[in-house]
Amino acid sequence: MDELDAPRNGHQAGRRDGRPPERQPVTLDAVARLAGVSPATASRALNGTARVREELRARVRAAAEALGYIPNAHAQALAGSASSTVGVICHDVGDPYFAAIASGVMAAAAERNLLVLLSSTFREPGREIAYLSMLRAQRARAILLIGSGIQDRAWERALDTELAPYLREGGRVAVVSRHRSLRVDAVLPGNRTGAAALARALVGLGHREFAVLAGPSALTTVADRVAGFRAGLAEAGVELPASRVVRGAFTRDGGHAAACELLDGGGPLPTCVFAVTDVMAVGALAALRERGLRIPEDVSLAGFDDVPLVRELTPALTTVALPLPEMGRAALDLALREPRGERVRVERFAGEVVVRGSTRVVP
Amino acid sequence: MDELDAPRNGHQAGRRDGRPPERQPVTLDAVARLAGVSPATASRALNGTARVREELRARVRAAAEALGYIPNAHAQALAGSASSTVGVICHDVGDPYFAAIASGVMAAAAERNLLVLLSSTFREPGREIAYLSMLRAQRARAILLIGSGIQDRAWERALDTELAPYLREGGRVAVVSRHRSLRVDAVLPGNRTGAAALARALVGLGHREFAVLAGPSALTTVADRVAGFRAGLAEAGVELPASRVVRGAFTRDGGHAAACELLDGGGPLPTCVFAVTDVMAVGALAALRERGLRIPEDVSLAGFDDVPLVRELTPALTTVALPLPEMGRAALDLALREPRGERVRVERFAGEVVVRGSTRVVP
DNA sequence: TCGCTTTCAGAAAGCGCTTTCTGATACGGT
DNA sequence: ACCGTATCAGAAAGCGCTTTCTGAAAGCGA
Repeated sequence: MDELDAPRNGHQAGRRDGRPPERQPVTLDAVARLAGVSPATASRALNGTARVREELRARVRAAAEALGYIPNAHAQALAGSASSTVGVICHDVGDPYFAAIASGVMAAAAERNLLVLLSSTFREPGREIAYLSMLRAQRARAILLIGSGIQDRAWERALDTELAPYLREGGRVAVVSRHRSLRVDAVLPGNRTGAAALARALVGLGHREFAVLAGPSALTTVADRVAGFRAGLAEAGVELPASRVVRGAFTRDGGHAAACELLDGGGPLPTCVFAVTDVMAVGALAALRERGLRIPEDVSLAGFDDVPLVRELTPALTTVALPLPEMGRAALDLALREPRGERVRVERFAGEVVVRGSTRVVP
Repeated sequence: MDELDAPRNGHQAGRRDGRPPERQPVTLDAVARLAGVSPATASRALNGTARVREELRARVRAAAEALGYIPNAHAQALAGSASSTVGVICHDVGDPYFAAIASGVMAAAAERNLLVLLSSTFREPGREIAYLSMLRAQRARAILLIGSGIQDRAWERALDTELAPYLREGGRVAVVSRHRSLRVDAVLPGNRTGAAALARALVGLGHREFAVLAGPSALTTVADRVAGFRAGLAEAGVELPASRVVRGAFTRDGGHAAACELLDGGGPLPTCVFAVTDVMAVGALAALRERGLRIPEDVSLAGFDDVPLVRELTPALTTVALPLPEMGRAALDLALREPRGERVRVERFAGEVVVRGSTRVVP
């Protein structure tokens, strides 16, 4: 006999791959059997769905404990009880803006014992649609769209054809930031008013010559902030020519590139530069410094969002503070709250202007 | 007739809540019926599981398209095909360190068409266990533990009792950072060697008097970085007394508090402070400045991780750069790769010392 | 032409739960 | 003692898929 060649793993013949044998997960049936009750009773005892004699309930509980029973969420979802996951779609969790909002969503989800299916689109619109479809397949109880909508007919239509059936099937949707075409609950940061207030504050500091580092014009967030900023300046009789609005990607490097373009444009140097997001402002800060400009002595810089690290910069960044985690939390609350009637609900979060060292007073 | 009182919503009687009627989702049966085939054939046609006559396949595809069919992931998972979700547990997505790693995981997951169930424990060990259990219930294909293990018997045991059954049932697990007790695949940042290299670099700059701002001592990451730093100093004959290691929470504010404690401790001011993470270093930077100390003229400061924004600080932070997104990606790869044999696999990522402006040369 | 294999579609079993329906038992009122 | 009514446990029917099993039809050589 070549007993010696036999797999080590005595009790499971034929295993040659050296992997440990896979055990089947414990099912409700096993628990019921051990407790000496029917699966129906076991289910009721564990979930408290209906009255079960105290003695049986204890026996079931004990059996579940002893076997290390964990219910199969897929079976539960399939059998009709609502799924316990919510979907969150954002552009990039690596970006501090989204990370902060996501963090708030996670906290709120944890309180409700919900699991979060998070997805990053990496700013590819196609991926957003694909994720939506996957979240529908998962029967996510709610879907949160974090980040501004794109003002583009084709994209809006594609989004709607995914979302409409989901809503009809009882799904809940909420967005953070404005989506032009979506009739769903929304958490709206005060982009316009915040930018306008910032403009007023900067004018108050004595600035008259501005430039704006903007993101892609199709993003509602960009459109609103630029419009608000321009409106705020207009109030004070200051004009912002279109030539002073430079576009770049919605990232640190985008801000850097936009700032370079501004400086290379050859126009007169503004006394103050407004980057529509803090992340872009960080890139701009680097670019301005690389050109030998001192902040704020040679040029002032302001951002928007107040993401965690910008107050630590030297000089600290003047910006419009948004309560990012609270906004994430609010979005989940909104999506999960029972809708009353047809009306969409909107929750607004005002931005607060925080003047720090990156903007100087112009004499 | 009180026709006028009737609900607006003509085609679905009895609705008084003003909500639109909920439609049932389209099922595979509906698709099959429309295509004039059996559900079995429809399934095979859609999934390409087996050969189906081309004409039928086309008919099924068309029917699915026409009805907007989306398979029910729960039913699919239940019927035996592997689930398409992976679980990721980290301490806090709002922290740039975890956000960067998570970002890499998301990218890798997207390539494989997997959905990521992300959870933040907010540093409560109990929640980690609870999440693990929820991820098991979801039959996640793999579970990634991001962040260092806690050296605590009770916690380690609790973790193991969740993980062991999961592994036995065929689940895959990988960790980022060292876990003392876990025999699973791991992505290991070069904490010891990186910290040692940093120590050598700082000594090379002329520093001899050091202090360390450390996190909770139970975290393996903290233990390894402190040990490595100390070892690196020892090589150069520099000693780091225990009294010069100050503990704080693993956050920005923890770094701030630790720095304050150091300054209030009354000992001589070190020429260089090493915070075991960049996030803590940021807090320390603020604290040192509040006390009127200039960086690096009065005291040098170094961190670890090279999270996105610290290179933008003024002065930019000297640190040990870790390829965070790549580490996240590697963790997912590791967990998903078919295991060969019993051995756990370990992927190491060396840290690279990046000397920037926050550390000066001591004459 | 017959009997064999091969190809492909349908029937049906089941994945692990929840929930409705049914039935047994105990209780109270008359 | 009897009947109506609660109360609680079990039987069984799904939830929407995948997959095995079964069977019909077609193709081929003898």
